[in-house]
Amino acid sequence: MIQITFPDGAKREFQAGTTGLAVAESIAKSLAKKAIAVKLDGRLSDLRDPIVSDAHLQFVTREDPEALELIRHDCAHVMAEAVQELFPGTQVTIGPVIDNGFYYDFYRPGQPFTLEELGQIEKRMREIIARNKPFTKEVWSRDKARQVFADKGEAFKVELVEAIPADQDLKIYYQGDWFDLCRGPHMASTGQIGNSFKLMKVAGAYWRGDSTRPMLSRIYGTAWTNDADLAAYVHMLEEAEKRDHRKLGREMDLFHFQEEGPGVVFWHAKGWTIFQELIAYMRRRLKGDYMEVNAPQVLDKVLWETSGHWGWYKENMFAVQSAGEDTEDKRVFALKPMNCPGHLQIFKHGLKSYRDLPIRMAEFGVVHRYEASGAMHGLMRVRGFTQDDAHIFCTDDHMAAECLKINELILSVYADFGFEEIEVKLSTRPEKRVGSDELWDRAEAIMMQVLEQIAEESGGRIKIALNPGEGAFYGPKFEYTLKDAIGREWQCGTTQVDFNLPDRFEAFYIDADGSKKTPVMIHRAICGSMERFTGILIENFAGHFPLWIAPVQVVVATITSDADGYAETVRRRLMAAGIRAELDLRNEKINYKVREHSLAKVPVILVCGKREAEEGTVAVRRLGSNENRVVKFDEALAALIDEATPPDVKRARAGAP
RNA sequence: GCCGGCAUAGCUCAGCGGUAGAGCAGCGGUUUUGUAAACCGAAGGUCGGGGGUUCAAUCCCCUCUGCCGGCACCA
Repeated sequence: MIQITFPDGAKREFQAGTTGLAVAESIAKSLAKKAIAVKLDGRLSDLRDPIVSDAHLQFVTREDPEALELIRHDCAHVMAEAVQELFPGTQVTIGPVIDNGFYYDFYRPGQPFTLEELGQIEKRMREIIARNKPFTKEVWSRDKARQVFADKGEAFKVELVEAIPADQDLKIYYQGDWFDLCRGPHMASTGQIGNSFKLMKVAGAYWRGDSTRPMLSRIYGTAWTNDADLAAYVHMLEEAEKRDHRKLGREMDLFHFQEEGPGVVFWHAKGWTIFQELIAYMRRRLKGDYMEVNAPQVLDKVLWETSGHWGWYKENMFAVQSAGEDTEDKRVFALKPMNCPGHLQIFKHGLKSYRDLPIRMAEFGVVHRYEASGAMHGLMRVRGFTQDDAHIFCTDDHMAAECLKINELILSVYADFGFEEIEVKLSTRPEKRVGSDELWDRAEAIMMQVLEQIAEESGGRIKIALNPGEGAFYGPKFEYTLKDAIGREWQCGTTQVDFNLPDRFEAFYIDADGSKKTPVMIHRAICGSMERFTGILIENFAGHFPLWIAPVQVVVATITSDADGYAETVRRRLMAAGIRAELDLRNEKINYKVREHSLAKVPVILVCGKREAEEGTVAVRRLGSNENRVVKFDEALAALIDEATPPDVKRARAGAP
């Protein structure tokens, strides 16, 4: 006999080898029907797993948070069965649960799934769910599994079987006649999946994520506990689509792309205003601590050979040469993909003393990287972009303090844009790397320490994590990820310690004892790509920028031409106060003007009619509100000036650090 | 780069093997208007580029380019 302890503390004896299902039945028929899995000592298990020893047992129902993963996982299996029923000869591979849903990768050479087929598959899935066959588990030997899958022509499954460590059981889950190799757990039967799912899209994906291996057809689906959750998710997707920066960029006349310049941005006046406002903000934040420099755009490729980039990243670099056929100068230059070699040249120019360190060298440099054609994505991934880049030349002893100083700046910048939820990840040595293991050991040890300190000082507000093997080829790095208004995560900032480049370029400083020492170099970016950061802000604010960033802050709109003169005065005074204001004197109804400027996401409309002109007032209408407040213009002006003041300037005026 | 899809007016989109359509925007006029679309009119296109099939191609086929959704990549 074994003893089962229930969540309420009650204990009961059962025959060893009983199952969760049997226990449920012994309590109530309805419970047995409702239960989809059990948690044994906190571990999620199948309802039909034998329970062999004393355990704490908790039944999981569809309403529990743990259920969602099971629903999605089971959904993936059902989808695979549906696909194999409908399209015999299609091989199955893997089908994991992902955020908001699941996918399954199929091998169906030369015949990708069409949208119509997606509908058929979904229909068949609902039939399979209606059949409500139980999920049952068998444990097979490696040989049997290999044999069965090989006989079925499931080559990919055979490969998976072979990849499973020898000490692990091979579990096979049946749902009726159909079965799949799977780690589990699963629910009791297909009927428990419910019908709140939807197949979303088809896409290609490499087998085992390896671009040298076959391309599979992946079908993505989403699945939820109930229809309301499904509808909410679909609604969220629609909302995300509405704030797509590519769409808003067009609608708000911020920027465009065109065929002749794949991956390079044509910034229009309004977009450029935002961009410049961001750079001006960053410049203010660097003042006092950093020196700003500017290194050349085009440099001889030997510099990139020295840095190692020509070796590692040649295929991602733009080479530049004289275009003249008869030009004698055949030198090959490179469009800079990074600023570091340039900054090293500036560092090396003239002797540096240990007293000069740390030197913090910043540049809003434009870099070009030849991104794969399929990688480009609006402003988020481009071939030419501006980095808010800096390199800190310092000693070993400075390193930890500099990393922490950067950390402070990054967090404070993010907070100014309203990003409070930050995650910092430490990426450690990749396979493809330069530098001795000793150097890596030292760098990683220091950064590990810094990481812990970051977490500590934030009082748990900053999440930390490790990204093994994801470091740059020249050193480990911190990656800063922020969360936007609709919960999406964006990796923006980075701090990378580099023991390698200064050495390669033979940079040195004169130490206190008169000897030459190689400085440590720290690469850091806060926004990362300013283009991308602008895109993130567009999506985060859905185009409704805070006043200090908005390209057009105020439109002064008249109701009748009687107010034209007054409106012009209002606009002139706004401009004189540094407010970006436009004037709308067109012969249109006020309804029309309000609608148009609201669609253009202008934060403030100051409406001037005959009455306002006579009284020296303005009717203030804020974006997103259909109220209007009539106030004295002087009052409105003072409030607008205050609101349009960037947060860092406000802090400085208040005397805050 | 790989798999799939898409490319028609400034924008959003319809259309079809037989001389290309709408709404909005823009332009001209009327309207002086009180907080999310006043009315009338004229105009606007090498149907992404190149090649092929056909009596005839925006439509079918091939190819290139770009974009979209993923994958791979992201110093």
